[in-house]
Amino acid sequence: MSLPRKRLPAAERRESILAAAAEVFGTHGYAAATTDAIAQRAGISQALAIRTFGSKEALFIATAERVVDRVAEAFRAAIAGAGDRERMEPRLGEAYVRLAEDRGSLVTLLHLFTLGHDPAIGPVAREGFLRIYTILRDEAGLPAARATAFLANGMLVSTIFGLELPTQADDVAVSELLQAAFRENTALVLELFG
Amino acid sequence: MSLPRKRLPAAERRESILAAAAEVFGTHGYAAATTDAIAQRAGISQALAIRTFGSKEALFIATAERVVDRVAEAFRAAIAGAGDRERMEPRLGEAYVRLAEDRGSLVTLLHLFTLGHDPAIGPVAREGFLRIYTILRDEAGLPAARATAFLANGMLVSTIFGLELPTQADDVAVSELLQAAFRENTALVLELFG
DNA sequence: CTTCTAAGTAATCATTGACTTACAACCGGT
DNA sequence: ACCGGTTGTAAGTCAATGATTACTTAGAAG
Repeated sequence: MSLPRKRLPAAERRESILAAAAEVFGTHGYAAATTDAIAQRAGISQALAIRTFGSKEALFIATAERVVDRVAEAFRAAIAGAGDRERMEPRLGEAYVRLAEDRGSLVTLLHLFTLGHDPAIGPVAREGFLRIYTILRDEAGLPAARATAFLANGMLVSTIFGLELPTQADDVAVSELLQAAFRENTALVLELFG
Repeated sequence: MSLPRKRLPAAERRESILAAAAEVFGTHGYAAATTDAIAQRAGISQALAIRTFGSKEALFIATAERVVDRVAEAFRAAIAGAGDRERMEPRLGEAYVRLAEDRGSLVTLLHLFTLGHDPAIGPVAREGFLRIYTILRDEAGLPAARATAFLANGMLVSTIFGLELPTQADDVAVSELLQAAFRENTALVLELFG
């Protein structure tokens, strides 16, 4: 049982651990997630998961930064793909929701943003949040009110995932809410949760 | 040292533990909060905090339900106080922000909404979230799009508290964001974080 | 003044989970 | 072929923490 797994170069191993970590941190949050669960999902021993990043905290920070980077990339791609500056929000919105294909990412983000009090993670959280806001302002060209409203809807979207509300889409109030929050992406979201 | 504290009737003791719990859960989240920290803030022994509610999980659920109840009450009061149905959001928004005076409440709510996966807490979280949405829809009379946008802004507000962003209000991007998210309540918020 | 119960504590248990250490196996270069 | 660094695991250590237990005491009621 569980004999030595296939050897991977460090960079690939890191990446596979980060993907597993996003899922587990997204489901359980920073404190409740165990490094053992992350290691199991990555198919390696717990010791290796820790040694690769040095500590659980460092692993979480790396995971969080990877998620923020992905959001930034997705928004930049959406901005570059937009011919004009009109109807920017729907494009950005779809890009955001598609990140949910990466299981755990969006909820990991939500967890990150609850950790402002933590001396090591708090600064990372604030920096990541402001980086995203700044992209909306300066690169997408949204005025403050629209950037904030978009961000607010993004937090609601992540909250809906965190609540696992899409599993109750048969409830009439829930389906109305999902429709209002996700608009043209509602079907996509329900598919991801089928 | 720490000889027996003043005795309180059970109901009062419960209440004081719940207030302490909201602060500690709001700061650290469900998993990272320790029952010992809650007990210390309430000025009692850890054993009593646990015994009064049976378990940490039961204590968290009681705390969460108390916070949701307070939000519901605050919204109902705001709705009753509104002469007409116009400009409902600013009234509700102020009521929401004022709940931050109860330290920890709003961030506890945010933590609650990340716990959808938990078999015991998840249902409580979804029920609380939908209860608030339903009040906005059916009692405040907001159409789905406006109720959702208001809810989204509420999540952003809680996120800003979770990030402890108001402590960095001197940053120009932060102050712009705070202004856009809090509107006429910005000064109130900054005062609460002074 | 005695009793009885509710409210409280200190001490300890059992579990869990992050991290360490010692060792095994795989490979590339000389 | 062999040797050193890299990749990996198994088996532990140690601290933290939720829960339990056995005990104490305040204070109301008779």
